Amino acid sequence: MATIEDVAKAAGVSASTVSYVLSGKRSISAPTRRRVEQAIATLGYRPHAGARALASARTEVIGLMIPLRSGIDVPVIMQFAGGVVTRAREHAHDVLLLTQDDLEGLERATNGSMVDALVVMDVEADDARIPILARSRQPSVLVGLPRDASGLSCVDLDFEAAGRLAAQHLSELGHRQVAMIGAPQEVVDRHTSYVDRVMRGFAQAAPVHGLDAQVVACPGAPAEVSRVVDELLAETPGTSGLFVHNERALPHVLSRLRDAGRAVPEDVSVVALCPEDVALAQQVPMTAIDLPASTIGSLAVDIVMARLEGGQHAETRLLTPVLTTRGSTARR
Amino acid sequence: MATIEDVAKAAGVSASTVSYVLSGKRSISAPTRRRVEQAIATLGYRPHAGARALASARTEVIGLMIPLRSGIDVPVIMQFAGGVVTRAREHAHDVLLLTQDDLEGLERATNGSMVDALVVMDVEADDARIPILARSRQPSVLVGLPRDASGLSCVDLDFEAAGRLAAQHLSELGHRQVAMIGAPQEVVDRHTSYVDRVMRGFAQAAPVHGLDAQVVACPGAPAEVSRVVDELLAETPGTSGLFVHNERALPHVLSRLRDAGRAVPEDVSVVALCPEDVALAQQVPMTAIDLPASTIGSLAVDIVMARLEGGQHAETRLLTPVLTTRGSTARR
DNA sequence: GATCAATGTCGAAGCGCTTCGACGGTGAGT
DNA sequence: ACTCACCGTCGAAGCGCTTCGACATTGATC
Repeated sequence: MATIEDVAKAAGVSASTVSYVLSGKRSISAPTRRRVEQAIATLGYRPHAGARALASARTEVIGLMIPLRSGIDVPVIMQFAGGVVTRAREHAHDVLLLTQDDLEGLERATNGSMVDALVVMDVEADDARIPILARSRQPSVLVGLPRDASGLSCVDLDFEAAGRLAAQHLSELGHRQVAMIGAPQEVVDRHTSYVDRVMRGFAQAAPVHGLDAQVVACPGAPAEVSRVVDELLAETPGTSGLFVHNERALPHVLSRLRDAGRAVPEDVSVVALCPEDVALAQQVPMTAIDLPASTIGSLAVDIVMARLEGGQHAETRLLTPVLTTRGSTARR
Repeated sequence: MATIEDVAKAAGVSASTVSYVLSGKRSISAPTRRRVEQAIATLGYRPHAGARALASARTEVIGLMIPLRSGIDVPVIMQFAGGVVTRAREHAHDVLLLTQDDLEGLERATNGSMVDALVVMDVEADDARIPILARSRQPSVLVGLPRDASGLSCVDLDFEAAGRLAAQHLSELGHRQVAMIGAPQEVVDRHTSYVDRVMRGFAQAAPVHGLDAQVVACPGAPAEVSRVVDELLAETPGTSGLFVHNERALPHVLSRLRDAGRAVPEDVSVVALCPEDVALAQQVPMTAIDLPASTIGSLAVDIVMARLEGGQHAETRLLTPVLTTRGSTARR
């Protein structure tokens, strides 16, 4: 494997000159630069990442903590990760993958200087990782909103506003009896921040818009979804508007409604909160509030990079939700 | 940040002794070990990953190349990644995430000594990454089967056998007119190895089992799926057995059949090739050949680690497919 | 023609760790 | 009692890179 010394020799310069050509931190005359670049190309030289990290205290790697337990909103996470990786590359950084609850991994990555910065997904209200992040030298950005966000950078969709928006939309279409079908109970209990926030937004906005609303948790398995829908229709048969924030359950909710003889959108209007492609992949193209996972991922990287480079201070960015009307909602 | 020197000072030993305590490469007396461990704990010391990589030529990181373009079999990929990360941790390694077609990233990771080994997903018949991998010092394992696998380690489900198994199962149930609904045309054209292999297995086994079989590609969007199913039923109305190897299309295939008045499994038997949880998440619990993504991921890591540690030679491992009968197939 | 600033390059130090060879001390073998 | 091995520990070298200060050159300025 060629080293910087080899390149220097081949180009007839010193190692430091090669380094400066690479980093651009000092001016180099055009002919010298050309010779060095030539040598790099012919030798196929790549700087040794470890040596670079050791000397410069920069790894050019960012850490990404992702929930890898499958089943939970998988497409969202995938899109998010895609956004992070793509944008990280644009900032000339690679991505180290950590799993969500691996506190030890978080310590290792930060204290062990494996990463320059961290993007942390799926933050809970009182997240155990927050103290570790606060203690670390590296900037980090949370996706989600912990109870106490002071001093931390956060990005997310404004889920509370999304909940309100759904309520408002159903109200404007003339619905009065509505329900929200939310995440599985276990996720609710975990107080994952976005889950809480959607429910709060919806529940608080509903009465303001003259809606009679209820909120139910819902598992992802088809049989369970059917049960939840059945119970809902039995208890409040007048329900004409549904707000579904549960990717896995969504197709089964639609199936069940159809089996129960309730046409969408003629009998029941359904608003979803999910990525656009999921909304379009249903039996009926869904009126939905977009969950721009990839955008949030990119943004998270931008924010953390700004802090890394500019010493920017912490900020919280909440994206305004946008509702797109498609075929699953109609005037009452 | 505490260094090994700080630990050594605190424990009253030399730095090399601390290093040997950490690595276990030389024997250390119990009292010394205890003092060192104590010092490590109180100082919260973590070795600097870059320094370690530089001195030892080992990074304790493996690279994982994953297709991040969303939409394509997302749950499978997620489960696979989960298997890789989990098992990598058990081997005391972290995971660097690379995107599928990032050849430049592959060069960087290997030549730049960012990783000790590589796991490469979704291999195509003539994959552009293979020459790069061959040239690199690091061992690698491919998930999939390239045209020429000599000298390479590969793991995968035996997709060809899976195709045969599906044909056999439908035949044994007495079906004669069957069809396979496969991946989207674009994926087929890419010659992603597993796609080719399933189709080949099914197409070759069908006549052997006295089946009249056809194979159609199928997009993931609901409307398109309906079109494909409609065409199929129109052209060969006698079709009573279906083999679906397309996660995204699967729910829509089932919906369409139902809408067309064909009950599953009474009128049409459907065998799927997908992860178990996907099979269970359908309207009808599916008779399916399990796609053990997580297991394959673990196995990939095991193989690559064995080569790293033992200097083991390359091997190809194909997992035998297992078909589980559930509610979606029945005797004709 | 002497002075000064700017420009381009170099040498050396040092980042934090691993590892090799060396060395003193201890217990066994004779 | 003396040698020999072995065990536990240390010191030093070196991994490949960045970066700082220093040193020539060069051209502009008076």
